[in-house]
Amino acid sequence: MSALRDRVYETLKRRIVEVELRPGERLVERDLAAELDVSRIPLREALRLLSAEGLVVIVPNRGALVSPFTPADVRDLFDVRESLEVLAARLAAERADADGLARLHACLERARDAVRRDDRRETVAANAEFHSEIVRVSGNALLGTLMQPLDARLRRLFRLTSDRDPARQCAEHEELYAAIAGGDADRAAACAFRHVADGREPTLALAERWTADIDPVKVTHTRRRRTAPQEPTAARP
Amino acid sequence: MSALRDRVYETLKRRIVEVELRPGERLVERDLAAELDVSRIPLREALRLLSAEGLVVIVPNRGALVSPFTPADVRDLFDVRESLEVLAARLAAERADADGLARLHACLERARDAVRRDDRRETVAANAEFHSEIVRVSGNALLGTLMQPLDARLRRLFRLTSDRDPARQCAEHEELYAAIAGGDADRAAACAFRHVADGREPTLALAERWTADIDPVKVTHTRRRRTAPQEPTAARP
DNA sequence: GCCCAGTTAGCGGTATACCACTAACGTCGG
DNA sequence: CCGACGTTAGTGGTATACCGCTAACTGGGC
Repeated sequence: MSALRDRVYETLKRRIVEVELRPGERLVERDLAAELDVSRIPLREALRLLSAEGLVVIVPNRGALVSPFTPADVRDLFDVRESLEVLAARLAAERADADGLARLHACLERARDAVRRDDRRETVAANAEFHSEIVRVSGNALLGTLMQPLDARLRRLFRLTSDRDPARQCAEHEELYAAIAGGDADRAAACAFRHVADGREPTLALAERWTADIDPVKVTHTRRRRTAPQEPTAARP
Repeated sequence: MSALRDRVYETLKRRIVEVELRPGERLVERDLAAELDVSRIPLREALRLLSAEGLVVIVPNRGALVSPFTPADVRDLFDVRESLEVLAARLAAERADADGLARLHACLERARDAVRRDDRRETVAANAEFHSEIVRVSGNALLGTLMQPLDARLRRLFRLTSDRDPARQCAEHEELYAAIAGGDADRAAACAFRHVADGREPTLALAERWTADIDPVKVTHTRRRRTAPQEPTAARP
């Protein structure tokens, strides 16, 4: 039902977020198209989408590569999240209705349950869902479209660094939920800020380590360097 | 030098921002491609870019149309700008170097000069440039990529409503500049917030008027309603 | 007249093929 | 042995052509 472009987009996005494709890795249209068994057109469109989302860098007339992730990028991401997550929390506190609160609460239950079962994957998923739900409850569609690319970056970042203690996150989420449910916008904003800010330093510290200097212009040549000069099939007499 | 896609993108963006193409207007690939004298491929890519920027809505299997602009959209836009412009101002105050301050100051001079000459177009351009410059000075690249779509929306909005008094804007910009130059992040943030917030009500009030209910799914049919049934070339006997 | 199913035009989605640009490779002169 | 320059493989950019989905038309039955 869904178009090829969307399949390709989802596939590549997953691979990038889960760091199956490493930052700086080159994305050659013909190769990927052949591998995913589609033509170049839908593949190109998927690359453009990923580029708009910031997961891929496209150098004009040169090609595409998986976005690098420098410490500066990490810092920028946290700067922006400290603004937008706070806005989302504030709006959610002001506008949440019974239905929205119920959905938020469901996320908390789900996470708490996952923690009890020690299911890390499910915990992370539930916590991520909680954040998305806050944005939805905020009732600001634009905020949603802005947060989507940030979420993708963040998930990738946590794949590269490993997340903070999920149990502690749950506790912070409960606190934030209480503020939203109580309609206390200032308190919700403060909670959201601390929640984001607390993750900053540990993540940044880890980022300093794995970052490699990648220059998109240098990575994307128009022609590959000669591949290993043909393995010698037979010894020369 | 630049690719066709970019030409098409710029052209359509200008037409949408300047409301030469009205909100809700349908964008048929073949027609536009013929008009701009390119094939559908670069045209499609341009539409995707505009869609990522929020100026165009693409309905799967149906086609594209110029994004509508409801009062809710206006509200959302101001919510987000109140967050991000504040962040930009705060970071700029913390990080501005002599060079950045000089560029900011140049924008102010340019605007002041334009006001004196009563050159409205130039005033608006200089004021817009001032805002972009703050983002650049903030040193947060991510913030720049997030603000770009917002700028486009905002310019379009002011085309639909007509801007506030440019002279007053200049005064507010001078105040903001002083705070940034003094390295006073809190004061810069407060200035930026008021600067955005003051524009909210008047703009929203105007928006209530011109907004028409547009349902993207209804607008994009796969087939046009029969065009006027062939002008009668001759009277029937 | 009204409603329903088959038909068909319109238009987005995709594949294929060609063109244009870039930089690695080979070659020639110093 | 080394640097400048033409050559060419490799890759992104674009055009053309076809496919398939959707909904407006159309004609028959009630």
